[in-house]
Amino acid sequence: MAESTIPYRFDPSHSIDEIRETHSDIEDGSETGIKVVVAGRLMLKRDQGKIVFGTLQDSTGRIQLFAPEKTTPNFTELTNLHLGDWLGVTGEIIKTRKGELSVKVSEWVRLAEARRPFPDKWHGISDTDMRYRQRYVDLWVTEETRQTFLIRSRVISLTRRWLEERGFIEVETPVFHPIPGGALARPFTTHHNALDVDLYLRIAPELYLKRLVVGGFEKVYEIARVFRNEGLSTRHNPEFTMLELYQAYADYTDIMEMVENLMEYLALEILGTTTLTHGDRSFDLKAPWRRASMLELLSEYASIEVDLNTPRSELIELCDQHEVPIKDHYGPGKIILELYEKTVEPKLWDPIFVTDYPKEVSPLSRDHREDSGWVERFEAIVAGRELCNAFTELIDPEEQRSRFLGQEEEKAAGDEEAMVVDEDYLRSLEYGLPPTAGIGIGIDRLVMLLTGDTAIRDVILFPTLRPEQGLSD
RNA sequence: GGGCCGCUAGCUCAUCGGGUAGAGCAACGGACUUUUAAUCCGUAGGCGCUGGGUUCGAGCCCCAGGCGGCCCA
Repeated sequence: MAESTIPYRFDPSHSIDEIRETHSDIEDGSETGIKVVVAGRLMLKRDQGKIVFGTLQDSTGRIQLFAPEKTTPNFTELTNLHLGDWLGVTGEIIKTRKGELSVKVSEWVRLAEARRPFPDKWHGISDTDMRYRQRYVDLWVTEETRQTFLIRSRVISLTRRWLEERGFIEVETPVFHPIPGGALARPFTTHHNALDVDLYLRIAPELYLKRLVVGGFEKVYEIARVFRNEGLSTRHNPEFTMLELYQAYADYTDIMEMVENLMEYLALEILGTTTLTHGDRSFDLKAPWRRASMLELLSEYASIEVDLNTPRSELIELCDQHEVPIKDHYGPGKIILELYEKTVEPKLWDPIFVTDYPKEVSPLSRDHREDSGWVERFEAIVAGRELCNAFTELIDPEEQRSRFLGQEEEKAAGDEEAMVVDEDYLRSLEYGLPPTAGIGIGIDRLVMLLTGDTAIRDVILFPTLRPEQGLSD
């Protein structure tokens, strides 16, 4: 069929789910006299000789096409359509004798030809690599894929609505950073020709968002694509999406409340329940969530009783016991964090806020108001996975400078993920950042939590893959 | 980076003690006036991921590489 026979536009009168909603209850074998215009892809075809049945799918669902030879124009051509062809169909809403709601074709036109054969109509695509590379096919043949990305879309729009209702404004900050900052990660580098400067793709929007709080935006957020130059795994994609938000006059306890309320809201809106099941284990997102400090959890889950004053030899002994590798330049804070990550984090399941991190590993967090050497920071762990990272923000420019300098020492010691001094950020703090708390939530992991997917690639439409070879044909 | 697994027709998968490959779906031709993964008959379709090696003979055994998956660091 030549391209010239394909119309330049088409006007469906109804989506398929609209037809189902309004006419599902008609009698078997009845005709309504109501004509509709629908469009979609032909997914199945049952050629009966004098009658052809088809299954048309649009973005909302599937409906049967009913096409008797006597009443169907261009019947032979209809018979010859390929699975995967796009069609525009005009017809009456009927129900067959067997009770299948259908559109009885009175006019039809092909809107696109599927020149490549569609995957097996029953088994679909099993090769995950092909599903990621050819997502345009996967979305048609794998219903769970479609659902996952509809959920992802709802997560983002509902989150925006929820934040806007609470007075947050959405902003856009640079993706190109002259100095990478706001997280511990290796950046991607690029080059701007006209300015002749190297730039980094952002690893976090954090420092720009806090500049905006200095600028008087008291509640800001950004849904930010960030880029980290690290390996690929079930939990890591080099580009991913973070929700970061900052609230003036708040501390980290306010943020904990916000997280548990937002998560409860999203679960109820999207899934209709706060009780989720992953594999054979379930958990409840209903607020409030448990809060416990890292040291309490070390004691509770691993019977490890330590603090920052524990003799180094004792800490090293514990690391040996639990097979935690450490390096010479690690201070007690870093060692305690490593112990926690090895012995406690894998055991956590129900939603919990793990609070109070060592200052040594938290260069942007404010000192704990009661415990010296610690900061007011938390991570939420749900279903055994880290969901977010948040803290009461460090607002003192002098203290921030010394933390940056500490990071530069780490970098000099060989830690490629360590931070560098950001003079402009320090200058902004010198103009005055009020008490502020902020958070970064991994949207991809959040979606995984709600869908039960175990691979980050399943919640990213086009995950990073090695470029395909030999695609010239 | 390490370990294990996979790669055979457009898709989903078989075959095997090493003797140069088969089914279903899709495609093509035919039958069929209510099918539901329609069914039935027929046709065509393969550089068995790539490159080496062993062998009279390799999809199968060996080596190297590629791509992917899972687990671990």
